[in-house]
Amino acid sequence: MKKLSPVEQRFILHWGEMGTRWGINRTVAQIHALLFISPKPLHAEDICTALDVARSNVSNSLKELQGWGIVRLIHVLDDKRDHFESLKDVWELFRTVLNERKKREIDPTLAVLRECIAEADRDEATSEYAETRMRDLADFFEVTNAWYAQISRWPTSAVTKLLTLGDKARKLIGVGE
Amino acid sequence: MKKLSPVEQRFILHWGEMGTRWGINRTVAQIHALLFISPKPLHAEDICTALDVARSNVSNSLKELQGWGIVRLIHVLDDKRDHFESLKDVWELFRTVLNERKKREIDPTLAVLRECIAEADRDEATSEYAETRMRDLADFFEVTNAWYAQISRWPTSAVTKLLTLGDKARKLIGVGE
DNA sequence: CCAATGTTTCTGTGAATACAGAAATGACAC
DNA sequence: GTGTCATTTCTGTATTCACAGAAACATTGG
Repeated sequence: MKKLSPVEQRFILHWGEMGTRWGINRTVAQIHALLFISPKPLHAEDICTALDVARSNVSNSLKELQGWGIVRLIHVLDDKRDHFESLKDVWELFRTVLNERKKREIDPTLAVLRECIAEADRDEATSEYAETRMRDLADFFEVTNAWYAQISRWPTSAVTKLLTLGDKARKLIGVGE
Repeated sequence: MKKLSPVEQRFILHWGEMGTRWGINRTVAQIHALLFISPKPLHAEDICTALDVARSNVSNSLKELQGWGIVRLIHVLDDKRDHFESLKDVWELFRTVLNERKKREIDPTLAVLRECIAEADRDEATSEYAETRMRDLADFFEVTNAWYAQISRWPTSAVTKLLTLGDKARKLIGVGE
């Protein structure tokens, strides 16, 4: 495992920074970035030296990444240490992260909203107005969820095709300006 | 300004919790939630008592929310205090936040990626492989950006229509399974 | 069963962030 | 001007989060 080039370092640092902005631990994101650009699976020690973080930190972060489903454990011949590699397909990568965030955050939010709405319907204390706003929110999540449920089953090629359609899509579905 | 009902409290607390998961300050998100379900604009003092946070905290958080473009300052007759209200249209709300996050996070990331790729092309130290991975990432952001640039100009009705199309969209654009 | 190596869990410390309260500033009204 | 009320900026503290290093725990080979 050779030393990281300045460009590689920059990329990894930036990716870590982005992680923090989206609620992902900096080191976790950095490790992911490192694995993502690494041509071959790395073991924990490699990661320690490359990023200069503690062994324990690497261990926990790798577990987290596996929990997200974007890094997996690999065994390499003649080496009993665990090696790790990242998902390499970018579309697959984001799809996986989206799925996971939906499961962890959107779905529970929708559940809470539904409970709040039901409860607000019964009680006196909650204003009609607030209830309506919550209903709007729930509707929003329901529509986007349903859409996402479809899209996430499409092959990547279909998704990119839809996305590159751009404004033609509007004409296809027949919605005016 | 009457006291918050348990349901309203629950909603606000959950919204704050969600905020933190996405890198948004808890109090900021809570204030937004409060304004979102409030039938009328509130002034800072209202918010202090409703959420039991310090005046200064409210002031800073409101500035943040205005920076995001999802809360705006309102003047109410016969009251010289500043009042605030949230964007109420959910689609508009998320569109605004997405726009802002794109500007703050995606665009700079793309810029960094481009620089990294250009630099990697020149230098010896960065592996061909890493460069390709970064190129993949940049391509991904470019495609999604272009798509988003289109969509964000559509009227809400067109967006919801596209989203509710579900699997029919795939047939329309003619992509097989 | 023991040694060697790798992995995880635990614990204390340090850094970043969030926040309250005070002080300072600004805006009217009189 | 001067007093009153609203708002912002400043400062210190507390809470949370991230992390290193140590200790405990596996696993495998001999």
